[in-house]
Amino acid sequence: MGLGDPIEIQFLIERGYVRKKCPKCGEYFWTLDPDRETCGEAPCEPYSFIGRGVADKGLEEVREDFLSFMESKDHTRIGRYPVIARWRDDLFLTSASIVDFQPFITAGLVPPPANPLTISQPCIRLKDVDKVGPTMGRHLTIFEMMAHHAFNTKERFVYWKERTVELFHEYATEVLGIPEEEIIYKEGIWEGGGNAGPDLEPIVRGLEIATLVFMEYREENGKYVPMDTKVVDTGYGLERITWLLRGDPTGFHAVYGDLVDTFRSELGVERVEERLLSRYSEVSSILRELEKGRKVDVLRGKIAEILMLDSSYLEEKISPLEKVFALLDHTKAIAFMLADGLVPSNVNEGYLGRLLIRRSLKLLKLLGVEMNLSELVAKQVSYWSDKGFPELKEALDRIVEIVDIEQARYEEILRRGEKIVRGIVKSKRKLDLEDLITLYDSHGVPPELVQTVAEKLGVNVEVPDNFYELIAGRHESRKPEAPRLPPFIDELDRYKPTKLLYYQDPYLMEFDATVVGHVGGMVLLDETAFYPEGGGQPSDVGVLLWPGGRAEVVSVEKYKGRVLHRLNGPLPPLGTRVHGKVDEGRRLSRMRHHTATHVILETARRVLGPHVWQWGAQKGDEESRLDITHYKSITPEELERIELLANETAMRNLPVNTFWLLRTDAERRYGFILYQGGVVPDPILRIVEIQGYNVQACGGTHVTRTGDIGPIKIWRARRIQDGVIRLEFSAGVPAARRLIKAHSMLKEIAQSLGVSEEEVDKAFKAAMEELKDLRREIRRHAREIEEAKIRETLKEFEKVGDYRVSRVELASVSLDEGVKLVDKLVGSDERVVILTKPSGDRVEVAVLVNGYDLTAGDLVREATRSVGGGGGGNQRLGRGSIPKEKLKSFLGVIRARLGGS
RNA sequence: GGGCCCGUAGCUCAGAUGGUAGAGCGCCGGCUUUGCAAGCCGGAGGUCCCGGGUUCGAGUCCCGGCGGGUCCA
Repeated sequence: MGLGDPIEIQFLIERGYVRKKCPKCGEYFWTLDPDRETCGEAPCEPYSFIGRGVADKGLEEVREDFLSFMESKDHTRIGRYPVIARWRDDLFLTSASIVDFQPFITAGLVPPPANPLTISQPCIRLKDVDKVGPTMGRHLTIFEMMAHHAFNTKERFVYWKERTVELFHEYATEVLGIPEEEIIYKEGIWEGGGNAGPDLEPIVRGLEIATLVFMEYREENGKYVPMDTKVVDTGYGLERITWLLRGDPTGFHAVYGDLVDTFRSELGVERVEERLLSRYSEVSSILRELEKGRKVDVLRGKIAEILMLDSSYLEEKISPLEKVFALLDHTKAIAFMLADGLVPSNVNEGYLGRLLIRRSLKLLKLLGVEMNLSELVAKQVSYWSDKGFPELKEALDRIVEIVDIEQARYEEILRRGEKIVRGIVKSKRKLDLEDLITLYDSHGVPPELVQTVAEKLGVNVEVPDNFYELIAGRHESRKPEAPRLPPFIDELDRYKPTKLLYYQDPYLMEFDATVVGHVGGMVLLDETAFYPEGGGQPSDVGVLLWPGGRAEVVSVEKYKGRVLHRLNGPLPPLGTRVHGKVDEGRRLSRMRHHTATHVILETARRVLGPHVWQWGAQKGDEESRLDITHYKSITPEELERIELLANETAMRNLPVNTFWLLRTDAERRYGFILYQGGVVPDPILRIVEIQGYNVQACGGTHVTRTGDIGPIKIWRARRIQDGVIRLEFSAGVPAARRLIKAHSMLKEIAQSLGVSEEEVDKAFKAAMEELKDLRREIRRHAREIEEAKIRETLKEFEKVGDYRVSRVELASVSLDEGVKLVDKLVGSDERVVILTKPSGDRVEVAVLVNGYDLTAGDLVREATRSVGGGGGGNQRLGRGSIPKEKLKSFLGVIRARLGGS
């Protein structure tokens, strides 16, 4: 059977279901009603459940009913996964329950945690974020997907299409109490994440309440090929089912209960009559345009027409309420994201979190409400903590802090952006593309915002549609080349995987082995203690010795489990027994740094909070780096606490255990906290456990007890990016060496200052203060003396041509200072003042012209040049410098010029 | 990892072409006012982030470093 073929379920056919084609949407569906024409789903047909509730059940009850029903049908209930998909390197957020089990379990490489299983997984999808609100609850960014999954492998068949539909049918009729003639099964095709399969979408009273996917193909070179593992991937919309049962006016009423009214009054929005809202909901469900992303205000007009209401009246009533709905949804998503450890930033999932926070802030602004968004988020936390998610409460303080920080940051950008835009508009009355780019690139002010501010100032700004492309082009970003496989990659299959001695004993520095191959100019041994590059740990170096030969090992690489040694020197012939010696100093230092990285990461988590995650790391011989996620700068006090706790942990001399575990078992035992350095793409993981302290999946070499790390010293912590802090540290010998050196420097400084080491900072500050005072005093003195002298000198003058000329010889103040004094003292007297100040073997000169029509700058330029110096200046003041012995002739030239003109 | 922007008085920031470092707020003093808010007059306060270079001369130009911001990977 191929994709798109009729999906024939015997179970349904036996009950009398027939297949039909919907004349409106053209899709096929199965129904018990021989007279039915359309598929029954909105927008082909309106909702028929609103105002006709059948059960007064809350979300929690509906969820529990589902899970326990599935349990009664031999499914194992498992707990929810985080909404941040840490175990995936191709996804940021958990967007469906099946995401929890991709890619290894669905591919059959790793057994599932249970089979079959049932789960209710909170999911976040931002694709339809614009429709959240206007569609009255059909679209949400955060929702719970209830599911039952069965993984059918070659070894074990669990169940497939028939049983899946049976399970749904029984759940819908028995548990939800829906008469079976009201259930329509629509046929469809589901594609996603490289997998595909046919699906059935049960429709009840206009609402699709589940999707039953039969995942049986995977994409290979653009074609779908059958999979070995066939996966039952169902998704039951908890929110929709609850809405259906309750018949509330909107989906938000079903999901958020009292919170709808709390938010509404908190946001100062008027209540809308329930009947009007219900009718609006029903009508909105049949408008296809909403699905196509058409503008909401156009649609509002249509709905007004159908309801025979004034469209501006409707707009006034509904539009604020839609914003309340959107805020209800967004704040819940924010609460879950932050509780699960998201740190807002400008990249990856951090950006998605920020996007929702900023959208929410914008909604608050549009509603004209001045309040802390965190208050609303906190309400969500307490609401959902009581409804099956107690973990939210534990994260409350952090959630509130992060939202507050983000709000402050947003307002700061608005403030700054407005100021800069004002400045530009003031100076040139317009804003061009260049300005937009600078504002965005250098100041982070998005063009949309610039537009708003500029409009307020009455300036029109054109934002090109391809603005962000222009930015990208400006950065000339080269796409990082995909890690290219070496040309000899297939050749490696001829050899057995290398025995990795460094895993058996990380302290083994010498070994004997046999040369089994020469590949790509490198040497392949049957076993090796040389660690290849990986996990942020650089490859080992060392030497290979054999009878009659010797070569340095300059780098080591590993492909497909085969370790290749790049040599500087002759290659030992095939079959040679070689003796390998690893550069012990470097390797030990790297092991210490590597284990120290794990210790510091865990310590940072304990000091700063569970949102701290490894962003990147690099181990070196002298110094290493650990980049962690955190939402603000680390204070010096926090850094000291991290440092001290890390050292204490090292001193506790905890055992460091390494072992291999099946992925699912490891995740179940330790959680996703394993994946700190990124996702390891293997079904079997190497686990590095600092006993009782920290567990990570890691392929590096580690010391066997934390005491071996030695001292840990963090040199600095700096924000390398929004939401990411880099810790630079040393461990072991380099840490000790640099600490010793730093201390002797401190000692020396203390000695120079004549104080104890503890008082160095105070004494230094005092000395600087004193120096400042003294400088000030000296300057004041010099100025006073010089001022008296200059006052006397200026009383006298010599008549040169038409000009009164005075000459001031400066001794104790700078030429600058002298000019200022002369300028002040000369007052309104007509005068040309020549200032000189000896400076080494040169003389600095200046000519100040007061009250004459004469360009001082030109005069000085010519006069200095003529005696082998240089200078220039403006109308009133010229300055320059000349050789000492040319002073007389310089003065002569000036006199001649003045006399001659 | 790369690009761009910024670092000037206690704070917020101006300082076109290199040529005597400025404003507003705050602070101190005086005057005005019953007092407050404010107003007027005067004053103190600067290693123009650090180091090097170019130049007769650098806050300004060039290079390097430190710190902050921001964008792209």
